[in-house]
Amino acid sequence: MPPPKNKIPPPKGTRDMYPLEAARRRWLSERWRKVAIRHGFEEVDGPTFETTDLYAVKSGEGILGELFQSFSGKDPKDIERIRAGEAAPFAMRPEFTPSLARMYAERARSLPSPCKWFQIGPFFRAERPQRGRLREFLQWNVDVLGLDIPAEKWNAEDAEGRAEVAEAKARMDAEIIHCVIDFLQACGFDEASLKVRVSDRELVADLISKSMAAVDPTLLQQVFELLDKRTKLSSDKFLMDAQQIGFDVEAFDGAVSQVQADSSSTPLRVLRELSVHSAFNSWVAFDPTIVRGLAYYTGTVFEVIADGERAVAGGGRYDNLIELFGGQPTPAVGFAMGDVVISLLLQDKGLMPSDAELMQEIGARPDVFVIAPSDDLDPIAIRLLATLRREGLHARRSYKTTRNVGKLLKEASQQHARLAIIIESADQATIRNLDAADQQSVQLTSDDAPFDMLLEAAGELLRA
RNA sequence: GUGGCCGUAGCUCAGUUGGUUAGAGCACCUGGUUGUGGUCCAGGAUGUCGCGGGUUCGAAUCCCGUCGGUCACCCCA
Repeated sequence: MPPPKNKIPPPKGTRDMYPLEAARRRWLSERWRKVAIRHGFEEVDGPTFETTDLYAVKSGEGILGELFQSFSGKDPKDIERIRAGEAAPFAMRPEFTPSLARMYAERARSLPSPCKWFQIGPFFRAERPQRGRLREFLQWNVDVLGLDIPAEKWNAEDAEGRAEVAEAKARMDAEIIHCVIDFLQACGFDEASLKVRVSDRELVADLISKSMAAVDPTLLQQVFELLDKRTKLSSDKFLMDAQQIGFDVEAFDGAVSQVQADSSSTPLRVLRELSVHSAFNSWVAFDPTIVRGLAYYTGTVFEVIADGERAVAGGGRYDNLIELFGGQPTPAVGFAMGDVVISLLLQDKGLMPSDAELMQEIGARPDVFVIAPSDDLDPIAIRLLATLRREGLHARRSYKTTRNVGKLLKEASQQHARLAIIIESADQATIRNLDAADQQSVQLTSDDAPFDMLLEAAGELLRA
């Protein structure tokens, strides 16, 4: 193929990742992974593209419009269908939940209960990009499927059984929220910069029904939609819209504050459960305007919010989704966090680690930088590099022509190397700790074991 | 997808009412200087002024289109 005449930029809403950006992304996903693992979640993954039907199972219209559709191009029928305005057979995954639900339903009988899974990978949405919203992004999904009580009890009908289930759900919800907060804390955020707003659709639906003459499911949806917009609308507009659908705002607000004021029972079970974990109360608050889309949440819903940015993470309980994908009715709860908003926030708050810390954490920091101050020492340097690398160390050298030791040390520190080894002669070297700025002279070779003394000294410094 | 704003070197920007070979700082490269770390000195390379078209003797500058970014709507699965 001839070289393209015009530059071809990356597609809208995608990113080219140069070493620094790639290192940051890896650092973030390592953090995600580390936190999820220490909370007892196991990593899973699915295909990055799925059958389009998978996303049509729940909802339908709105979601399909934001899918990146795809097809192999090998089947003429596909092209005909697409020409006719039908959906392509495949779609780049816009979320993980349907894949997760399918995977769980497929093997539910042999999986532990509760089943705690997390996933990290790229997702795609054909939305118009904005700050904090791209068309390709990395997402961390964490879910708890099932409960910590026997499956026979999950669908109990009697009052006592239902109470037991509600308690179990609250415990799982709390585990999910605890996991997010732990991650945020590990990144250096505190409750002043981020808040977790929690609501419960069942509870709010209950409060709504007390604020309206008659409630049917459609009307309930409308009220949820309106509540979702409450912080965005002017209060006049909000009140007008509420009146139009017969929603008594005053009564609703009264019911909310009454519930909040009742010190004998926290409004949300999940908040009560969360306080058992430890002192996370300051992070979380009940907020009835948190609705989280309208697709499939059934109980607890929550969002991590920072002012000035869009939501950092969000999730909730989706108790009827697994059966939609062919499984037994299974209570489930989870959340997702994208890399875009959290990265912006880390930058804004100065919490993004320095390049050296970043490289250290992802294991990309050079252990040793070898300096040969004259041409005749080059062969020794090359041999030393080979030896260091065979020992499993990350060893580098300069590719510049200069022999100026000062400049080469500068290069070593720019690359954040931990040690510099300056070859002085055929049998003498200086090993310098670049962090501590101190150095020692070491014998380079001995008769029977070349580099042994040096390796030992370097190993000692690196372990420190 | 709809509407508003923006687009000059890798980055942050300057560029006089349209006027000749488009600039600075940082970063990068080379040489020198103290054989010991973001120093100092000297030098260097880099832009199809986002792209395409139009107006004009002449366009980074004015007009149209397009691409990209950004803000609002939307969405937040």
